[in-house]
Amino acid sequence: MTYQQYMEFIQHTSESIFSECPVRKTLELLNGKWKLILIYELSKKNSYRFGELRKAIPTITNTMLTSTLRELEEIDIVHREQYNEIPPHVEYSLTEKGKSFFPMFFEIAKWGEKYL
Amino acid sequence: MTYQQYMEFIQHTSESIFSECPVRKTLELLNGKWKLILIYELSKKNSYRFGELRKAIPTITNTMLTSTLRELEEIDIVHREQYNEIPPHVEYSLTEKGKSFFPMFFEIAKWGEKYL
DNA sequence: CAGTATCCGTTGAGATACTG
DNA sequence: CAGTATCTCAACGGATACTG
Repeated sequence: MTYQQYMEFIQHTSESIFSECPVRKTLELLNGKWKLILIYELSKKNSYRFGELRKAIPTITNTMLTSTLRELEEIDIVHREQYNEIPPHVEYSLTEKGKSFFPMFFEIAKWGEKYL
Repeated sequence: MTYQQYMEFIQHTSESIFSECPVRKTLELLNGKWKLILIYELSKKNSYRFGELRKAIPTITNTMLTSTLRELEEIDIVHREQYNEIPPHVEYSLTEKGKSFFPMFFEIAKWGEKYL
């Protein structure tokens, strides 16, 4: 995307009042320390178990992993599938809405590879 | 970008250990409630004055605007230009590194327009 | 296994008042 | 105009104990 193209885009989104701006609203939705990190991790595989996520993101605590998963479930970004076996078995995966963040992660990766 | 293309990309970035992953590192760099919102606002114009940013983002406080601007200056995303006049005059703008977030905002906007 | 409950300490953020 | 200083409150972190 060129600078010129971005300027045309931003002129368009700027017309919506600030609180109705899709960028602003999306950023607010994803506000919180772990949301994007978790969505990104979930994008790597079809499904994850709770303990698997803990290992994949070693710095998150039990409590924060649970509450972040619940919040993402609430807004239909994460799907929780429970299998009533003994021992219990739960699978977390991204919904279609969640998978729609893929292009954004791709752009973030390009930025990171260039500047970090 | 297709699903297949994302899967190839993610397989590549997953090879780097978690803490070295460019996506993860970028997300950590941008961690904080106001960083992305501020960078996005700064993307709309060539430069902003302090008071102008306050008006543009009415929900941010004086304190958080100052400290977020300082943090973004530190990592070379925001440039601060001070004019020693009376009354004081300061201009904030994005560096090239800051402007490199444009494609990401474009993807975020597309997501928001589709799902919000 | 996949959590919840509790408590407590630390850090991030908000509100208000004030200043070079 | 462009901020600081200070105080308070909410979010997050870390440990431990416990359960369907």
